[in-house]
Amino acid sequence: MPRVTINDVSKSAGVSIKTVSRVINGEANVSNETRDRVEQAIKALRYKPSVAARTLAGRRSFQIGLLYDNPSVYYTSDIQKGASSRGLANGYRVLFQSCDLRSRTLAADVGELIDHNHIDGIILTPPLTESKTILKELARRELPFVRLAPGGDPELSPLVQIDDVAASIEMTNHLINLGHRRIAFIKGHPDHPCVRQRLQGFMDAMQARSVPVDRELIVDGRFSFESGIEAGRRLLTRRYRPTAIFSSNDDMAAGVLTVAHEMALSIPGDLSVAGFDDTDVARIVWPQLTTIRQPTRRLASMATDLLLNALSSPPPKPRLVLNYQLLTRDSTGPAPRAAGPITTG
Amino acid sequence: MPRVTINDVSKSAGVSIKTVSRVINGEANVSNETRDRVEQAIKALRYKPSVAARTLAGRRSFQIGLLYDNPSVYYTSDIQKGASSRGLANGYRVLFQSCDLRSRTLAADVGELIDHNHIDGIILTPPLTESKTILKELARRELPFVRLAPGGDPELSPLVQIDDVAASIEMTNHLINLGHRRIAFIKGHPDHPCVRQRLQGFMDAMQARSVPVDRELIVDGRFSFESGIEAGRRLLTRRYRPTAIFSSNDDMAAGVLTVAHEMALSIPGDLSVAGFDDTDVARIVWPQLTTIRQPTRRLASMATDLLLNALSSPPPKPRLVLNYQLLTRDSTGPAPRAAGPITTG
DNA sequence: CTGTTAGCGCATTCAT
DNA sequence: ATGAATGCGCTAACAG
Repeated sequence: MPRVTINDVSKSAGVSIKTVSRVINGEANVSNETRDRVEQAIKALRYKPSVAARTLAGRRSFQIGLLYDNPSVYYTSDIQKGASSRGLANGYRVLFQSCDLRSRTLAADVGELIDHNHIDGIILTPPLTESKTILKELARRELPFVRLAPGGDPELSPLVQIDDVAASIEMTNHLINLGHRRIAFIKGHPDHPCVRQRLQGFMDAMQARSVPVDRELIVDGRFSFESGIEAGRRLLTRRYRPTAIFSSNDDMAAGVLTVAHEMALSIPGDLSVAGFDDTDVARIVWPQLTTIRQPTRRLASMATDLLLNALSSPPPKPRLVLNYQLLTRDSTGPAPRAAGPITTG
Repeated sequence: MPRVTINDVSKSAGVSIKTVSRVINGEANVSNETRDRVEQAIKALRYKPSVAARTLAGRRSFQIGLLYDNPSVYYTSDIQKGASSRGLANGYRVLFQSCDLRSRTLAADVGELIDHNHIDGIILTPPLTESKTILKELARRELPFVRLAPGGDPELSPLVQIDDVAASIEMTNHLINLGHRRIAFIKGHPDHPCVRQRLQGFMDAMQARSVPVDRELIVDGRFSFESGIEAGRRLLTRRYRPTAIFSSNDDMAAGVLTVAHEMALSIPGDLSVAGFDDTDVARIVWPQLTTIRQPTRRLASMATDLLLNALSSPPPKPRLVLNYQLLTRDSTGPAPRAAGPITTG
């Protein structure tokens, strides 16, 4: 079965291949009548343009790359869904590439993807947003890219994020409002830029409300369930236990809850546990957890839109800040707020 | 920055582009000396062959598709990891495409992927393995494909699977050996072929051990956590509760455990719960669950190997059966068995 | 508004 | 063991 090409379509429609090309690419200067004839021929022949040929002949491949280095399958799945759907809706295929931030071959790996597939642009997700190696490689090739939840440098590229500091402040205030004063905080994997921001928000809120911070109640974590177990043990076996634990993501919060259950602590009678929603684990298995919902999927959708936008009109570097949601299961605290985008820049 | 092409390499190495092409493709008839010179030039220039050009000129695109329609992010992530790693190791990129088994546009969606990207072959995962629509489309194009855990038809394509019936028998025997006689079974989403097989194994084992099956203890499920909650409620609020519940996947088993905890049942004192490992949810959050570990990632790896194999040598349709693992947390039952492939055909 | 020509970067077929 | 010529299917830069 030979491939149906643009030539077949042009013959069938009685026009030149250039006209067919115009129709495919939605260019101007085609009469409606001609366009209709061509479109009918395309449908009748089930013609599908060859990405390979378009890539080779044109300047675009209609493919974008999405790089990630994140062990949470909830996070990466949501990212993929969000990016894929927006990409496909605009005729772009999204190539997902797992990377290793620490790998010596990182630059080569990324370069290979770009060159092999003539990638038109790249979406960086944390913690790869912070990789000097990748950023240098992208600059060298002058390849458009957007960053999802980066640590800083708003001028470097379009970016999409939530306000981690504000979210963290809100959660901390919620805990304080519940009456807690001995509040612990579990940090996340140090490679991730949000870790600083979430801690920042916690510290800011505590100070603003004049609640003393016990440095020994601020412990390390790696964002994993296991590290949450560890942190939970460390915190809950102390002579003076915290009455609330704010974990900078839900995986670790789930670990804390597991430890709490082992110790027969009642939730939230003996202990309030708050998380930050990078995943759905908590929502599914620990519905009683108070957490901040991050619109991961929407972040990825918007990142994709920004990238596709940048491919046609380079200069502006928009910054999109999406809303988070505070999900509380305890008595007080603000009601969930509606989500929606706020644009700046 | 202009692209480095095969011409640049050929000039730099002082040979024709055909010789460079031979080196890239690992063809014969190149002297070692020439090969070395070319390889050095490639490295020095950081030459990366263009997939688009190779696709257009040759008969291969070095791209394979992987179709899925499965809501479990653990499952799809594992599948992706397994397939990607084996693909990349062999110079192939794996394009992941989410499909909707029920969609009217399924055939068109699949055809579009194939034609657009000149896909060399396809991996089908359940429940898409059962889609007549897709199978017909693949046959029409004579596109090589392999199926992962299909329902039947061993002659149709290479395939990879575990022995679901045997696994289910083993688990059922384990429960019987623990002394249970009122054992419930929760079925999975009816689109999935493994659902029949797992029920089959349960029934076979019960009959073989002369344990009566109460039809009312065999209930429907959809493989989701929520459907497990539902099924759990239905089963555990009966006047004569089952003493053991065998859920055909772990998500639903987790739902059952949640209900059991709500009802203050002690596990495994009042109730034994067994699952089937499509995910890691259970392992992470419910480590006490007895379950069957399915080597999802390895299944995908092997499927990829089989497909790449089929691309070079079509005729044989191998059938790979991988081992599962019975993970027990209770007193009796067989010890975990080593994993390893068994080939047939 | 439409068509003609010339490549894009590579594999292929045939030469040598 | 190596090379020259042809074309894959399409878009770009021009013509008309």
